[in-house]
Amino acid sequence: MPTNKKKTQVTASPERRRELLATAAEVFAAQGYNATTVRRIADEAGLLAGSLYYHFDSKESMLDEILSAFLDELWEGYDGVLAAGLGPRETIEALVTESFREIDRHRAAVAIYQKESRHLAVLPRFRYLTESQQKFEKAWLGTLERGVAAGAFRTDLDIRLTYRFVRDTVWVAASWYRPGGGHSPEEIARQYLSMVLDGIAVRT
Amino acid sequence: MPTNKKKTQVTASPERRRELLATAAEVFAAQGYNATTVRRIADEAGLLAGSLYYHFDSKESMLDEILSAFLDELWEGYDGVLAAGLGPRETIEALVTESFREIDRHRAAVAIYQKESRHLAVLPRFRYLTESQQKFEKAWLGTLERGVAAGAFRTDLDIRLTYRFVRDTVWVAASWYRPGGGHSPEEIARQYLSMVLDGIAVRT
DNA sequence: ATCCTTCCCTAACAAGTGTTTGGTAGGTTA
DNA sequence: TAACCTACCAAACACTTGTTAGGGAAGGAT
Repeated sequence: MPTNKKKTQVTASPERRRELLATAAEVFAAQGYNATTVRRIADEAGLLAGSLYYHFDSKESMLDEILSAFLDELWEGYDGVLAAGLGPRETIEALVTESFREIDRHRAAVAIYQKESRHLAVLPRFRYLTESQQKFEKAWLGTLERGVAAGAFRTDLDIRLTYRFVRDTVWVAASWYRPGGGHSPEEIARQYLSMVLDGIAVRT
Repeated sequence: MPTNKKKTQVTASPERRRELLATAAEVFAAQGYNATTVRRIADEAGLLAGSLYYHFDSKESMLDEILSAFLDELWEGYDGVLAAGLGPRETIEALVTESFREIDRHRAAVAIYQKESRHLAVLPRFRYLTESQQKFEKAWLGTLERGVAAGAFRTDLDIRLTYRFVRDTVWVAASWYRPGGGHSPEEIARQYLSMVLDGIAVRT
């Protein structure tokens, strides 16, 4: 007998799981995790509440799977950028662009992450959220420091304030972004970068 | 008999109400509104759950009072700024500074607003959230447009994107800001404005 | 034809939810 | 002293929550 941690849905089809996770993510993002009842998800998916437990062993598991799938993909992209050996400014540009692509692909997951990660991080099951956030900070803050040292970024700013500024400006976009809404992720990234790097004021 | 809408706590003392609302706001901000039980609030305040209903007639009422008190104070400050007849750039600067002062004073309420306003706005009781948001957009977007027309702000940016950029950069600060943490609201506003207006890149 | 697997339903469970009701200790007023 | 008000407690209420157990329909494999 293999030491399989998953006790249920050993035979469930992966495609159905993804479908259900997608609708669950939408409801979580729209209503908030705690405000979302498992019956509401089932309604939206066209089955009954109990039937969800054929595919998943708890509501929390669904959330877990949504968030970790998103973070896995995110880091796949980020690691690629960080390994490319670009200069600080180009790294920031690539990270921002990659971030908007992730928002485009995982809009719901990003919104959930934004709202819930803070109080989830204390749970042992979701410790990876904290780890991811630390890795995230290391990558961004390090790049900014590198840029300051290299003369690419301003030296008169509090670097941690700058980090939070850049980080937040990018990710809150998930709260209003809707795929297929005129702007492509790359176009939004371009304009955001233009504002963050050069400011919105006219240069005098 | 005066047409008093409030059926309960007609005789409750306003100071005690404010105390209880303050602790409720803290818990709401930390755990999320729906995830917060009325027993948890009572625990934190040092009384029993049922006793809260001497002061308030529902959990929702507490939330309502927290948010509307915040918005009232916010608009008091904003209206002062908007009535001052400043130029577009100075208006933006004053609005941002005022916003950070409100974050300093109503940190918990701002955090709650950020997390919950979206799904609350559909409830009739919280319609004022939508109205406030529209008024907010009008003030900020109008000022930005005025600034573009006056040559103070760049003309090559999508104005709505710029609006969301500025708006979000300011208000998400409530998620990490802690009063008495080294930076005063005015100092944070100064640096934020410097980044938003002039960018973080070195001018070449 | 039989069995087995997949996927769902019906029906219930225990725990936790916001809220109400009746009561009461202690101070204030008459 | 008596009446009253304020602010709370104790105990329960009806309801919703996540979750489980048992069963069954459909279809492929044997």
